Amino acid sequence: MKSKLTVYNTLSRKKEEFTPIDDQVIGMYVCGPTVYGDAHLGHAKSYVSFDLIYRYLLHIYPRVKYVQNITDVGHLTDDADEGDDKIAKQSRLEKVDPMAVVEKYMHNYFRDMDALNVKRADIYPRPSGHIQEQVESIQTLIDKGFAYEANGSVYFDVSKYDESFDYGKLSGRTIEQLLEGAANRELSGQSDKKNPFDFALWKKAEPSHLMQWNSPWGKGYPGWHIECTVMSQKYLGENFDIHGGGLENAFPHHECEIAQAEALTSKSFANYWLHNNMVTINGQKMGKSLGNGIFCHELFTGDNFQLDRAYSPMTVRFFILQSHYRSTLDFSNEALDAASKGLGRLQDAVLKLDELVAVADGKEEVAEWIESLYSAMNDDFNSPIAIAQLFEGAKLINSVADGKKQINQENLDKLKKAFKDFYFDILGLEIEGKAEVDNEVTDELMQLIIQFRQAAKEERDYATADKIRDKLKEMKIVIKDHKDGASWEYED
RNA sequence: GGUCACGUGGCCGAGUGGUUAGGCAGUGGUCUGCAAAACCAUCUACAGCGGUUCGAAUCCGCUCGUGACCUCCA
Repeated sequence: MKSKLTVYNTLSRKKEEFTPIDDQVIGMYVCGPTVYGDAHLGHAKSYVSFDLIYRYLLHIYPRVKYVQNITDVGHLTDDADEGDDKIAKQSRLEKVDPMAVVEKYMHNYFRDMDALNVKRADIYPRPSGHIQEQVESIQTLIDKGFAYEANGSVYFDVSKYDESFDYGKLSGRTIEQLLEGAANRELSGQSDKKNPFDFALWKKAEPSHLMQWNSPWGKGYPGWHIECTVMSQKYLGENFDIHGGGLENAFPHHECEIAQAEALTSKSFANYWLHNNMVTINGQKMGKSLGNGIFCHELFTGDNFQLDRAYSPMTVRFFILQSHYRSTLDFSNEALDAASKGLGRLQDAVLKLDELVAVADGKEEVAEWIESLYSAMNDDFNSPIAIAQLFEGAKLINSVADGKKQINQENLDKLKKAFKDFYFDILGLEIEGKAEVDNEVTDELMQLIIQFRQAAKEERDYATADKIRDKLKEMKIVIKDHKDGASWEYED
């Protein structure tokens, strides 16, 4: 590998060479879901993107310590819901305990991510299990003068922090701008705060609030930024390599995380901030209010009014990886169909790879092509380019299979290794669906039927041969004739 | 109102100061008893208007359009 890994760092707004703190173990923290509902297409894009990043780092470095939070203390819903927390709201709807809501949707989250072949993180810390740590950190912030208590709640003093640090450096904002912005908007419930841009570290709980804990400031629950600061530092140290999350969280969530962390330790927090972009549906943003959300499990079953059919998890994964993680991705049935067909072609080539035969004087070289795969991934994890290169590799495989090109053993081994590395390990794609034989007996039976049909064909009994083909077609089984023999697969 | 992205061919989606991205669809061809599949080849582009430049889709400005965020909503 000649080129070096560069990543787009939101902090500097440009691509930077990635230099780890310790090249033996990379630390990465990614903001996980709040588990009050099923994972949707947006979650899929986000966590497949970071899975790609995780997998590539694993390929380059000996070890990657990957931490992703699962938020299980409510936090608030939007203004219209008036201070109700999301999990509490869902628990009333489903008439179960808040923690039962958490359990249910956390399991669904893992179910869907597993289907998408998203590798599990090393640690999935939950804020409800880190109340003690959060309370301690908040107390430290108060002791250091960066936070103040007001009426049972604790707020972070942004202007105090900004005196010695730089609030807004991640999102490119200044306090002046924030004040201006605030002046133009109607804000409620600001009375306890010294400044409108201060944010909550600890929130006093009303008696009706379902999730609350004891603290030095009375019963309450942690603010929605402190969990990430506390849990990332607990498992990765005060200063670590990568912090990731959705672009929409850069401000205020990640900005506040940085403020809390720097105020606590006086050290810089994460070195590289990576943000993934969002999903649009037929050019429109996906949102609850628009009613155009699509859950992962709906994609897999086709059970959504916007879906023409079901799309396999690998198709969805491939679709996501065909665009860059920092670009928005537009969903449509047409685009998913295109991804499905493209992936099928790539899969066929991968399957063909095992059957290739090397010849001693084969002239095809693959070193340069492999280098192009690394250059693509080293350029801020550019999976669309890597995939385009894999299609070039597929062309080579097909040409060799057709006898139009020759390859020697050394290059064939390199070709196989590259597909194992990039197709399977880094892009995390698997052979699935139509190319997969799910049952040995079925396959043996099919081989028998194919033999009978071949025999009929040899005797020019095309009526019988076609009848077999048509009947199988009715059973959603497709016969594919080849030069020598035939193969079969389930209809997509 | 403020901050920041983006606008590429029928569709999705990379990239870039002068050279083919790639996939899907389309078209032509090879193969086939026929069909399908597969394989090979190939067409259509850079929102609009100005400016910088020998040369811009790529840099700058403006216009139009889309989107994210603006503190207690991952």
